This record gives sequence, structure tokens and C-alpha cells, in this order.
Amino acid sequence: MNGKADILHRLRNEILNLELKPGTILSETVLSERFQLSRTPLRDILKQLAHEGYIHVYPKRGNVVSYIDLESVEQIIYLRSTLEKELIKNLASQQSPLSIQGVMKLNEILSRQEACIQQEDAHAAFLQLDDQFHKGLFEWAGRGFLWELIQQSNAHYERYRRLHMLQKEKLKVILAEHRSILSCITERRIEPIDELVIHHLREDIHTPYLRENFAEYLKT
Amino acid sequence: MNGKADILHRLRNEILNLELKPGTILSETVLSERFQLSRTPLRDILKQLAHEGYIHVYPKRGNVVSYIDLESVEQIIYLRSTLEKELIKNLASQQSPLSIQGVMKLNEILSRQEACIQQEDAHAAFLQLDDQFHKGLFEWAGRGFLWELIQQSNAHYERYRRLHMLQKEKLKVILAEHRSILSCITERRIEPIDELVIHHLREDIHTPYLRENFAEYLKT
DNA sequence: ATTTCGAAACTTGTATACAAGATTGGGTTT
DNA sequence: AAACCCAATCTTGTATACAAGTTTCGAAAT
Repeated sequence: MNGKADILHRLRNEILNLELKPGTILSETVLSERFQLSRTPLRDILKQLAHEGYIHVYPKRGNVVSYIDLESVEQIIYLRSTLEKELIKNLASQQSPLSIQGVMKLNEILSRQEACIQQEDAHAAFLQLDDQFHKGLFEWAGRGFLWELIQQSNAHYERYRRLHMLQKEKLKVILAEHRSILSCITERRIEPIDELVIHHLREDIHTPYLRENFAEYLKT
Repeated sequence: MNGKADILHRLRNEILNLELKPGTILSETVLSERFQLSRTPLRDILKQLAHEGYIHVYPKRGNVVSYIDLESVEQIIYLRSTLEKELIKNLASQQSPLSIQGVMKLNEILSRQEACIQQEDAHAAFLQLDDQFHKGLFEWAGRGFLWELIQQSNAHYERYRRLHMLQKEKLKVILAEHRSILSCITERRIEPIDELVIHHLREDIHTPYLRENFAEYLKT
């Protein structure tokens, strides 16, 4: 099946992978030939991608894969760190006993991240598990709705993160911080949470790593 | 001019006003006759409204004005209260001196809210100024981006708020709280902010006012 | 009276022709 | 050689015909 949803996912992934690099022109007619679909439904798909920030539409001129906007990345990181430190504190200070399933589910994810670190070439899998961990926290706190809301504006942050995480030594740090966060919840320690979450999400936004190595993908 | 943007705004407003009540069917053909525009661009508009939560699309069956989803309202209120208490604390604890313009702009808004309370029939104006005040806080803290992001998911919260604020005695309380928030910032008092913001945004979500008086507009 | 069936009349979804703005490139003018 | 202009050819935007589900409603069968 070559349904609209599949094509949308496919284009989204190609942009996230950088198979479609920032600046690439996405012409409706070219895409309609590629996917054997007429322009009308393809326009719907492009509208959606534009709404999520994956492409930029120049009226009557064309559609271009958007350049990574570090300003947007910083705003999303602020949003996420603010929200996550709040909801993690909510979990840790919750009166009723914590659900065993919640803890086990997150521990399972962390084990699989551990396994990824051993393997070569498990970067993509590690990042996917990273998302699952954070999504799990949102859902555990009853805030899955807000996770989904943030995902709708993730085109810049997600590409930033993938490039940023190419620095391999970071993976171990991330995993360790995940363990710390989870232990804060289970052991009801509120006090370290703010610093922990801020360090986990905000630490590296200021490093010049991206500007030095991937300037051609960045919005000027 | 009957551009697409105008029609979008118009439909959005009619839904927010409850001129178009939850459950109303929005047929593409009917709308295309009303606005003298063909179905293709109208579909774009409906897609946008659907994305923002104003309408619900039943595939191959039709488009219906969405019922107010109190769950979505609660989630947005949690998001806003969490974010706003953080960014207001950021403003209040900022090292550099506060910009005079920022303070004056917000004070001007509060004066106009004061004026609205005197008049009859200035409900709509009061609510608009309420938005301007909160938007002003976001922008002052350098977070206008996040304000706009939240606005994209405001279909339920905005209708909730308009109905909720019909309780007239609330307006004075709101204005007083706005003044308190602003004074916390200018006088650098961090400590009361959390409670103040939570009270301001979350206080009334639990009251049964809407369920009793406007059950026919609510999602079941 | 009740159920069942099916055609007609709806709905949105897709393909395609045409409109109209934007760009490009070559030939003319200066 | 440089500037200009206009036509050809891109692009997206719009209108419309047609496809394909869904519902409705009445007639026929039980």
C-alpha cells in the first residue's frame, strides 16, 4: 500500500535522516511521479510537512526542505526541560504508591539502551529508546497528550539531536542520567531533579559542535 | 477580498463564538457556495481547522464542529501554568534591569482591563486583553515562540474560557491577579509566584459550572 | 408490522485541466 | 559589453469532473 500516511512518514524520515538535505527542492510534480499519486493528495502531505516545520513553502515558487533552526531547537528544549522537571517532580512526590508497571517498563527501556551502547551501529536504536523513555515519563505522569503536542513541532529539534548525538561518548552519559532520573522517582528524592533534568536536556545546546561541523544544514 | 486566510479566521471565530455550535456539520460543498470558492482551497482550510482541533473529520462522511474536550483543556492548563510560573520566575530573578517598555506595556494592558470592567458588554474586549497580557509575559521572557505554539492547540481551551468567564464576578479577580503577578516581577519577589500562577490558571477547572450549564457543547 | 435489500443521493477523496505568478534565458537595444 | 525586455517554461493555486465510500429511504419479502 502506498497510502498517504505511508508517504508522509517516508518523507518525514528521509528529511530526518538527511537523505533529503536542507535546501532540497520538493516539487509537487516530481513527487507525484515518484509516488504515482496525483498532485492533490500530495499537496495535503506537503501542507502537513510544512505545518510541522519540515519544509518551507515559497508561494508560487516551490517547496524546500527547511534548514535546521537552532532558535526553534532552543525553544523546544526550554519547553521540554520546564515540563519534564515539573512532571518528574510530580511523579516523585506522588502520594499513592507508584505503579510497578511504570517502573518496570522504564527499566526495560534502560536495559535495551545499555545493550545498544555495546553494539556498533546502534545509534538509531539508542535514540529511538531515548524517545521511548521520555515519552514513558510523560505517559506515566498522565501527560501523553503534551508529549504528542510537542512532537508536532519536532522537525528542528529532532534533526539537531541526531547530529548532536553523533558524538558517541555522549550515549553513556545519557543512559546514566536516565538511571538517575528514574531513581529519583522511585526513591522520592525531589531535590536533585531540577538540576538533573536541566543538565540532561540543556547541557549541550551551547556547544559549537553543530555550527562547526554541519553549518551547511543550519538556518542562517 | 475573500482570501483563504480571511475565511479561515472567519470560520475559526464563528466556532469560538459558538455561532457554529459543536456538532454542526461543515460540508465542503455548502461552504464552497457560501464563500464562492471551489472545494480544493476550502479543503485546505478545513484541514487546518482540523489540525487545530476546531473540527473533527469523519472520512468520507463529513466534517463536524468538535465538541469541547475538557481533557484537552486540562492538559493545556497544566502546560500553561507550568510554563508561565517558570518564565515569570525567570523574569523576576533576572540579573539585568527590567526593560521599562516591558513594564509599561503590561501596565497599559491592565489599565484597559480596568476600563472594561466598568463597561457593560466588554467581555470580549476583556478576554482579548487577557490574552495580550499573557502573550506579553511570554514575549518579555523571550518565549513568544512557545506562546504561538500553544495557540495552535487552543480550540478547546479558548471555548472553555469564553464560557467559563461568563461568570462576571471573575473579571475583577483576574485583574487583581494580573497586578499581583506584575508586582512580583518588578519587586523581585519569587516566592509567591508558583501559587499565584497556579491559582490564576488552574483554580476553576474543577468546578462543575460548564457541565451544568453547557453540557450540550461538551465531549462526552 | 418487521426485516431486508438495493438504488439513489449524499459525503469526501482523487485526477486533471486550466489560471496565474515567478523565473529563466536569449535576442535586441543601447 | 551591459542593460533591458519579452516570451517560453518553470512553479504552485484553483476549478471541476469523476471515483468511491456512506447513509438514507422506500419498496419488496417474510
